Amino acid sequence: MHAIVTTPSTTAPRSVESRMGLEDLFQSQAPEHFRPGRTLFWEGDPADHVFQLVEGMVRLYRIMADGRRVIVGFMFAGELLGLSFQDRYLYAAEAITDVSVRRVTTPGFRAEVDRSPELRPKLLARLQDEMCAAQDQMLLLLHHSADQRVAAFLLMVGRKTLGELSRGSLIKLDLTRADIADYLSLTIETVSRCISRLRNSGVIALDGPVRLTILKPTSLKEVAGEEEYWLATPDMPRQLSA
Amino acid sequence: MHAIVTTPSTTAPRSVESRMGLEDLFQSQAPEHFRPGRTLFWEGDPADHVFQLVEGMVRLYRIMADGRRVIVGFMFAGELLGLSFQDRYLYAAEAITDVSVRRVTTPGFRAEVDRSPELRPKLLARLQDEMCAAQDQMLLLLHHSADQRVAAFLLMVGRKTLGELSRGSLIKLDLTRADIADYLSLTIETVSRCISRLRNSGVIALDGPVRLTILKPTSLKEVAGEEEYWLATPDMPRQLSA
DNA sequence: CGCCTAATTGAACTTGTTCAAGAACTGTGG
DNA sequence: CCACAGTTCTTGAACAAGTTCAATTAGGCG
Repeated sequence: MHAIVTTPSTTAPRSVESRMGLEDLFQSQAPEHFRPGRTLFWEGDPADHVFQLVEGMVRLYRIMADGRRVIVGFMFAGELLGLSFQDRYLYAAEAITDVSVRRVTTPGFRAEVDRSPELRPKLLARLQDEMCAAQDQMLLLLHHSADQRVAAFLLMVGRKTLGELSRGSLIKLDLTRADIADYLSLTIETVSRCISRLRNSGVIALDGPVRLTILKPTSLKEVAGEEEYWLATPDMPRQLSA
Repeated sequence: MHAIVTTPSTTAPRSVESRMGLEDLFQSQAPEHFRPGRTLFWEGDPADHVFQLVEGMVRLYRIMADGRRVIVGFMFAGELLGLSFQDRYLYAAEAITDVSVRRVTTPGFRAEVDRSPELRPKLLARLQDEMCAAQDQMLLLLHHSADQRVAAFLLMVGRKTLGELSRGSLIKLDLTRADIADYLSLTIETVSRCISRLRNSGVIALDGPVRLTILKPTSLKEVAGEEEYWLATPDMPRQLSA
């Protein structure tokens, strides 16, 4: 899931100097601030900086030839942005909430990584992870129903912001239905209907369009299709439980 | 896979021409042969080799939880396979035609690249390209009609095997409709209908399901939606009206 | 030639979209 | 604090694209 974006650096234990991570390259930079709606960079701009998102949430999008906006990913606190570009940004990045980032120049970043035998494999690994995530994202979008996508999306946002979810978890959705729709490649109407359906079946509760409470985490995961993998595991005969 | 999106994903040729390329790491290896239908590796296997496809065509696929096969890509002569894996293959690779490959071990490959300041950026660039291609692929599949996808697919296969296409180009489609369907995430019926439609409108001619001739390359590109791109990108970086 | 599989075509159906209203939320000013 | 205006969100009904099911036809190959 969450394509494009790099993995979180939750609690980077940085025990000693020898355990250096890519994140550490940003530590000396002063944080920069962006208001909701402000753009960090545009699609097609020269990719001259790599970013670490310190705080907030960012939307990554492209505009298609016919004018539609496609959100290719969201970024959450702790993630790195800009690793996978050649010389132009592939998409635009826009602050959703108040955002603070640190940035380093792309050549500087590359040089720094290239000179460190410790960091090099980490960058590779990060890119490979992104690749992997992008594929999963693609499979999710291509081979799952609207209900599955929306459920999976809610789980993803919840987990990114709260960690593992339980009954009663309150998710603050700082996104419009249009954001969700453009990410899942659905229409706002369909997203709305899917969410209503989840509410009507008692899986979630809504307090306005923004605050939503998870009432039945297990059901939500079920709708998202997270069980499939266990059911389909070869050593267990496939079962269609109600 | 190109021209779906607003910004060109392919990168400009690098100014630095170095003697050594990633391909050269395979030159000392004896070619191996696979007959049609044989598997180079399975999804989930330890990713212990990197391959160069010398000759032939390979299909890359995953099996989803519900048993459906998803073809995540095709490989053509000259391409490298296995760069973007962490420690397990993300998908299976199966020979479609007679195939010959050279292979090196993953640790060997990595060590070799890591020790060469010349090769390192090339591997990075390769991964970034794959990333771009994966995104374009995703946008193609998500935001284009069945007709567009099929047209774009025929163009892609034609170009990979013949170079740029012209009126009368004869494409040998060593694929079943199921292959195409599983790649484009359509059904075989829909693929068949799209191809019939192209035949009926005189864009292509069929001689059996395998040999197809391009009668109107321009129309085919038009159906594939390749024009959108030029219309939408008047050689300036794109500006948006929010 | 005849079999078996792949490909084509048709018709009913499903899912999500589109178009069109109405309801609810947000922020502002009185 | 409430009313109001501009959104955004929700809901309904008609519609379209692609799927599914089913039947035929065409190719490939012994």
